[in-house]
Amino acid sequence: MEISVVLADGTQRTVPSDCTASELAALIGRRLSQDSVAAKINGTLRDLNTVLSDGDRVEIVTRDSDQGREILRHSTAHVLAQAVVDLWPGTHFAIGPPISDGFYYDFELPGGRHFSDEDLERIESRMREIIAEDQTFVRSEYSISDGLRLFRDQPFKREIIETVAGQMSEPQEEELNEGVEEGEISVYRNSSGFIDLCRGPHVPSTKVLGSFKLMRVAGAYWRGDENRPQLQRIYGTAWESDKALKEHLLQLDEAEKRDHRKLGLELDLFHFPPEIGGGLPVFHPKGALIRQLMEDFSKTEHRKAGYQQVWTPHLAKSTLFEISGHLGWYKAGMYPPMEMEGATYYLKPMNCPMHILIYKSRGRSYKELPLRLFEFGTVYRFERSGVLHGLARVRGLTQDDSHIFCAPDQLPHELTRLLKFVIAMLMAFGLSDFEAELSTRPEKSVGEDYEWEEATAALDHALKESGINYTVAHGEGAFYAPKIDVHLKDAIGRRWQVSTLQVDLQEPQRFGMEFVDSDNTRKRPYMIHRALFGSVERFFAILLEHYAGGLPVWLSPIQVSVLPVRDDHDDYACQVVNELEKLGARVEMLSADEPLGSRIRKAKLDKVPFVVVVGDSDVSEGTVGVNARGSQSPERGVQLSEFIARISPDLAGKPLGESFD
RNA sequence: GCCCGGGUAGCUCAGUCGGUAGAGCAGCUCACUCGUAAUGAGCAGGUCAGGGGUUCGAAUCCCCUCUCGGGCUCCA
Repeated sequence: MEISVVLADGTQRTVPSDCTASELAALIGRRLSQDSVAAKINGTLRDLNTVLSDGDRVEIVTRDSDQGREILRHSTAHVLAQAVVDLWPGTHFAIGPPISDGFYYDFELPGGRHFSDEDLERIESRMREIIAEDQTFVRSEYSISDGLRLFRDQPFKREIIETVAGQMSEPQEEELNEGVEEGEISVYRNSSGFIDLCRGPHVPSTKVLGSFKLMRVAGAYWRGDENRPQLQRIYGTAWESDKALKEHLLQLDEAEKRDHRKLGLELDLFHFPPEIGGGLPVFHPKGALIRQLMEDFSKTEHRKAGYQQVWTPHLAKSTLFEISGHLGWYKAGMYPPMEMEGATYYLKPMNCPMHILIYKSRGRSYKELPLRLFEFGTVYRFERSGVLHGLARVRGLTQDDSHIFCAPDQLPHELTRLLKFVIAMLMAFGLSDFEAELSTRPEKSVGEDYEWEEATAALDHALKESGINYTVAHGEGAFYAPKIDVHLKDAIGRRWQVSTLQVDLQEPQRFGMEFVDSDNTRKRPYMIHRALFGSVERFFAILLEHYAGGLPVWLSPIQVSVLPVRDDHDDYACQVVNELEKLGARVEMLSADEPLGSRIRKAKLDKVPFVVVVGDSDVSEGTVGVNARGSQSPERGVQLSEFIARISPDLAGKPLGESFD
């Protein structure tokens, strides 16, 4: 008997009737067979030993595909659990899914024990033994009740089975659904006898695995709920080959070198004095200069784009935040109150209520709309100590915050214009790889359905008009507003969330905002919240990491270092410095009290864009030696005028050059 | 906040069995005046995060606190 199956490329293939996916792979080719880890049969991932049926559409999943890597990682997690249970009998094991770049597994060790870093080495060795033993993964299925019996000593597994069995009618989250479906559970058994609840598929045998490394141990709450037990999580990374693993580890090293906290220290930009408190940075002269350059550029462009800059204080009476609703919705995120002269004051967690008061300071006409208020507003948020992370997550931050008040019919156009402005500004900072996310109404929210629909539609329209790629995150909006989040990919492919645009449905109402329309009726304006950089601190961190500290010339604290070869070149060096300063360049001179090589090294470590060396021949010829950041070899004998012409265009940020209307 | 791991000179780190603190870089002084990523010598620099305990004796062992890092949760 023979059957016919359809391959991934659409061709038909006749195979023996008891042919497995694995045998099919072998029939197609040796290489494919070697690289296969699972099969996709009629769109569903299955084990390689699945017997094929007539008419099946079969795709062999290889180890170097995204799905293949997921399976490798998942199976490696399984081996991790096996190793831990071997080493600590009586361990309860919970879940062990693949994640990006790797996998984890959550455990509860007997006697409330915790893993230490040394344990990771022992576990890893045991895993390598299991892998060397070439243990097979064999799937079998049980009824719910048999499953509960099988895992009678594993409370987390039982809970997964029970929860999912109890809610079988409703569609489940993938993760919670592991190994449980349609009144049955599936388990995988190794040849050593280790059993794990798992939906699969798995690789056929542990020998397929091996390019992995355990990375770290961490605490993680069971099912992500901080009211439930905290388990011991082990993270690992796993790849299709040792080469891919090595590349990944190199990438991690690269990311470490770019860590903005490290660069901040090395380049003398900022630090976090413990005396001030966690999450509260101080900016040193060079760091403050960079901030100022960023802010100045942004302010100029905002003015040109029709924004009006405002200024508001850092504190306000509780009344303001009662009206705005922050004390109702967000109190846990605010700093505790201060009592003064019978009133209660809070540090502001957001600038919007104050901007609204500026709007409300007098009657507003439709002729003034859209009214775009803009501020570098410093806000304070009580972030839990464990979440602080350098400049990327702080307790005191400066938002490049804008609130745009417009008439309802202006909303779609205003949002489109805004999104274009946001993208143009980010591009001016040398970022170009964006994606957006449209977050819709969450369960816990306020407002009328039609308002949410209108606002969400306007955001959707703006996304389409701007041409940016986007996805919809259902139910991820703020309680008061749907929003667009702009994410960017940095130079080494990491995603960062930056800008956020929200249509506020609540505050205009809470504050009773109005404008007089052309027909002399009073109407409620729409309000858009927007932070473009997100926060200046976080954006600063992103830029540092994106550029690995080598900021664009216009943002570099020192743009040119001038190095006379000997003392008697000082006069000429000063002339060069003067010429460059006339252009507005930020220049420093490193005189010859140290060897030239040493001074060059210093300037290079400071990531100065242009190191200019002047010696005998330069004095007589009116030239400079240019050692540009990133170039392989220095350039001798460049005419000063030519050097000036070359660098002039890059000394200041490039205007956005669009009108946005 | 919770779990794990750290905290020794401004920075990066060493410090044996518990015996009283060390290097490189940076800093300062002097000498060197040099053509593209480290000139040499000397000097100075520490309440070993803080507090408590064990001990004849603690950077080292124990407890508590603070703080930093990695995660979890959180991010209106």
